[in-house]
Amino acid sequence: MPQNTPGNPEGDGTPVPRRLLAAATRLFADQGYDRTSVQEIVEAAGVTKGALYHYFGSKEDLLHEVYARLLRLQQERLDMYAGSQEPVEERLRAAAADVVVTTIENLDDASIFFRSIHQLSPEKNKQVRAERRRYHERFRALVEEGQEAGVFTRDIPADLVVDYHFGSIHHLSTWYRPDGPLTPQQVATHLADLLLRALTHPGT
Amino acid sequence: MPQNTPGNPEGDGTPVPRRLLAAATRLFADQGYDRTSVQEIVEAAGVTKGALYHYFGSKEDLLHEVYARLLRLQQERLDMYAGSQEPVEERLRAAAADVVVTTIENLDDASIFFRSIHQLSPEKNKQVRAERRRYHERFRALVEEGQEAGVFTRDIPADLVVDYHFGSIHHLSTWYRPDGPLTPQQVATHLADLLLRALTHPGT
Amino acid sequence: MPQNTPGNPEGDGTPVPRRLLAAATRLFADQGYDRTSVQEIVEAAGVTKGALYHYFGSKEDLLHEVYARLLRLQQERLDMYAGSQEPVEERLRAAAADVVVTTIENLDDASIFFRSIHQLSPEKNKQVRAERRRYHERFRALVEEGQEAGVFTRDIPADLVVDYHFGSIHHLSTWYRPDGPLTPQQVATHLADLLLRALTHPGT
Amino acid sequence: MPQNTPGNPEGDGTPVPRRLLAAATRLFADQGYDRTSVQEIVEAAGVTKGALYHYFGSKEDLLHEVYARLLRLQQERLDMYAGSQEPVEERLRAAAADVVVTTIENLDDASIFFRSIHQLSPEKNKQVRAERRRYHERFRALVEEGQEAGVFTRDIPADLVVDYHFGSIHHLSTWYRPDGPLTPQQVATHLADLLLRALTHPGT
DNA sequence: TATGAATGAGCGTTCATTCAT
DNA sequence: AATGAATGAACGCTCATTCAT
Repeated sequence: MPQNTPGNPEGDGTPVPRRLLAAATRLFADQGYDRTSVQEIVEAAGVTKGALYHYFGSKEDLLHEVYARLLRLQQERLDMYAGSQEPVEERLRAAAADVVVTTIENLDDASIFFRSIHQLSPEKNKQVRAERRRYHERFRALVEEGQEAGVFTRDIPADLVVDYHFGSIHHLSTWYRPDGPLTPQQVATHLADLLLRALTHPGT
Repeated sequence: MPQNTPGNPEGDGTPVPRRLLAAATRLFADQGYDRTSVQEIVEAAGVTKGALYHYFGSKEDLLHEVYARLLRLQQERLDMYAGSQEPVEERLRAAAADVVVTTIENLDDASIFFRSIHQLSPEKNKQVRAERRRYHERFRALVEEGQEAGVFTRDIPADLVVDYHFGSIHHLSTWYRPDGPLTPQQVATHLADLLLRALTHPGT
Repeated sequence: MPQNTPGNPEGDGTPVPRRLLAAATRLFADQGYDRTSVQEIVEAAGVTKGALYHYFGSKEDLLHEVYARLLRLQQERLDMYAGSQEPVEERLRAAAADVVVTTIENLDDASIFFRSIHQLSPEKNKQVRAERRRYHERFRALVEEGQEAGVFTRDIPADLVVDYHFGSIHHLSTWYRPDGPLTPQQVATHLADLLLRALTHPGT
Repeated sequence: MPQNTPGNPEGDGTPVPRRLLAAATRLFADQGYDRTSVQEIVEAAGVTKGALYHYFGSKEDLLHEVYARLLRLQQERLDMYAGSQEPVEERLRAAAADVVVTTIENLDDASIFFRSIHQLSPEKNKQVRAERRRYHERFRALVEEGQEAGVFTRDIPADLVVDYHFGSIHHLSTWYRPDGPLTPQQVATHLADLLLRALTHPGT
């Protein structure tokens, strides 16, 4: 009696941990973290509970892994854009647009990120916030660099501008629809433009 | 005659339903809806479960009531500002600033609103979204009125601008701290300014 | 502000205890005793819980009263038929047919009787069984009287014949439909006939 | 190695699902379905609630399983008797007697069946009634077969005769006592005889 | 005679996690 | 590497009954 081999309906070639992560991502995004049971996850992944606990320490770890994956990706790309040789204005614009695109391209991960962070245990919550803060700091540093260089206005606090931009990014998972009128690139261009405009025109 | 009199730690003069609503609001904001048990709520309010279910049909109703309270307040104020005699530019600025102030003044309610809406049953969720949409529509109508009057630019879709503004308002409960450097009014002025600037300057 | 007077939609002339009993009867018959809440009863009767507990000691008392009402009626009629001057054969036939008719005419009460007796507390259950037994004894005495007189066969125990008959009466609430092909009288005639035939023909 | 071994008061060799079913059957028969709590069942079975819900979807499923077990048994035996080569009179007599015997031999199951069917949810109730109806139909077909063959009288509707018989069978759990004067076989012979007599003698 | 707010014990059910195999 | 039976604590909710008014 042959075991699961690549090609079988369940247990297709994909390794078990990745199957679990994919199932969890979809379910968390659809129903929320608290309302998704471990049983549902293992059924969707075609494995048993024992297998899940073999690879992940807890349900919370699964959620954390979704965060970590997206955060690693975005941090890496931010570092790339921020560290390039372009003028600060262009570096900020590119970074601001890129985070919009990657958020839309990973909208499930992103909506889990923004909705479910409060459902982690206090410790894990702290850890994730710290990782997120590191990302924000890098972004804000870029704004401040421009302000120090005299390219961006100081009429408005860098903090507030960054929060303005990230507020709209969090909000994407509420309103953005892949079948809507705007492509990810168009949205990214608009939002980056709004950010830059806020920093390059005189205040009231 | 040891009846409850005002001043008693439990059972102070406040009517039971209000005590329950207050306790629920605090706990939902602190821990999230799903992670707050009915037992915790009634203990915090100093009553029993039976009393809660005497006044509220379900835990979900309690959450809905928090929404409804804030939504009624903001809808009322939006209607007031939007319907005044000022030029459209000033009406939008006033409305945009006001929603920031009332959000900050009711930050618990607001953070519950933005975080917990996904934890409602599909029917209640639909209902709340419909009520919220009505609010958004009114706001967007103001933007479109300005665009038709030629006061606001059409370089950017009204939808996207409104979502940009509300994204930043949702985000307030993430970063705003009452003991931070900015007063609610200052934040409101900045954010309203950013919105108006996005609508009154030429695009890139 | 006029109080409830005869003719008002709720609180029509019928006295409160009777209204409660009527509401309870209908609900118990429809849904069963355990699945009917006191709240439903008082709402159906158009009064409040306090009123119910003013007239009845408990929910169980309400159920007992339904029993008692039917039992009083049937006991009274049995005594009447059994004590008449007719030959024993005719007295049994009349009594056997009459209990069928009164059961069908009070089918709600009867189905409550047969279904819900086991849902009473042990004490009340004992009491009702004792009252019911008195009824059975009288019926059985009639059969035995006929057996002693040589009119009925002794091939079959009186007990068993009586239980046979009452088994079919209990069962009425399961299959009898007012809009079915048989009138109560027709069913009564058939069933009394079956009983008499069992007692007047030689066994196998 | 203090594992559960056969003979231990709890956790004897019997598999958990069977232990649960046995405990539930006894308790439902003693106290009724609604008045038996899940807690009582699992305590009587020596397991925890979690184990019960591992094997059964709900308390209602447990009740349904009791029904199904008895119904399967009786349907099977009825089919056997009804399909034999004997004359229709003998086939009906054998089937009528057999259902009495199996009812007495499974008196707990049977009394649960007759008492608790109304306490099922509407859907389950419908399902069980349908299964029960199939059984009744087969039985009635036998009566009609005899009527068409001219062996049984047509003075009385087949329906009514069948209901008369099953009424007495339902009633068995009310009066039959294992320590009483009659063996199951004797009761069965009497009741089958009554049924046949009703069908083979001329009406009044 | 009647109210209705409040109790408190209990209900059926869920679920993340463990562990012998 | 993986199973799946079993745990045990907690959950949201119901309800007959009480009692100050």
